[in-house]
Amino acid sequence: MSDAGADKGHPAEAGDVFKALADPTRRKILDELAERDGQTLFEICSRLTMKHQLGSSRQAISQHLEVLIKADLVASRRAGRYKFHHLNTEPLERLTDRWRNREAKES
Amino acid sequence: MSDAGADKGHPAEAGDVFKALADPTRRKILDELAERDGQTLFEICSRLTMKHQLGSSRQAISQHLEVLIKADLVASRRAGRYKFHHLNTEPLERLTDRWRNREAKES
DNA sequence: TTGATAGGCAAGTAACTGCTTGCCTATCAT
DNA sequence: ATGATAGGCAAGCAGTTACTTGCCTATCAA
Repeated sequence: MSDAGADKGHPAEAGDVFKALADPTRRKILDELAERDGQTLFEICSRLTMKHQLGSSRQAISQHLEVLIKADLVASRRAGRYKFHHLNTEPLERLTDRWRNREAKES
Repeated sequence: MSDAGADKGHPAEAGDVFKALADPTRRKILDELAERDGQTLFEICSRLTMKHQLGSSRQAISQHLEVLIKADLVASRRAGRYKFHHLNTEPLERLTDRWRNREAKES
């Protein structure tokens, strides 16, 4: 229960998670963090450019990370001038169960 | 042309599924079909308006259904002047496993 | 301190998305 | 055939989104 970066005012609705996952670049960022957790913004940038030929600028990735953090899929942690990003798969757990279990809950 | 709306040229990538799920109205349509499968366009329209106060027009819902069909989340079947829509949960099965199992595959 | 590195903020832009509007086709009942 | 019902097609519009550009702050090494 010592969650880092999870609650920042709103409790990260399910809609935020779906919208965050809707972008291919954001999905690649999650892939990158799944492969190597705890990367900084610059690390993610350069590795994404290397491996996926994704010419995304630093600011673009930064904005994508904001969306992922708001969706509670990424938690960030400051350490000096570095800011490390960690993947949080908890919002993915029962994300699609509402249609598979035939039980709707929220929007 | 006896196909049930599943394959129409492209094989429904994972990105299409995420983008389809990103819209709250489309998620409610899936909720509606999960509760009562095989509804027509007009049925979905009226029931969505009744239960969710969703003032969505017929054309709006029709376009949402197109997106869901392209994502292979909904299959449609013609019968006379009616067109019934069926929920297909198969694309949801291992949708988020790529981050939970630490194994990336496609965009 | 100075310079380099890591990152943040905000305005502007181009493309996309959800929805409307208007008109059209197809099927069925009478 | 005629009208009513079920649905399709396409152009246009407004709000959103992804990205860029430019400048700013903070931390660390020399």
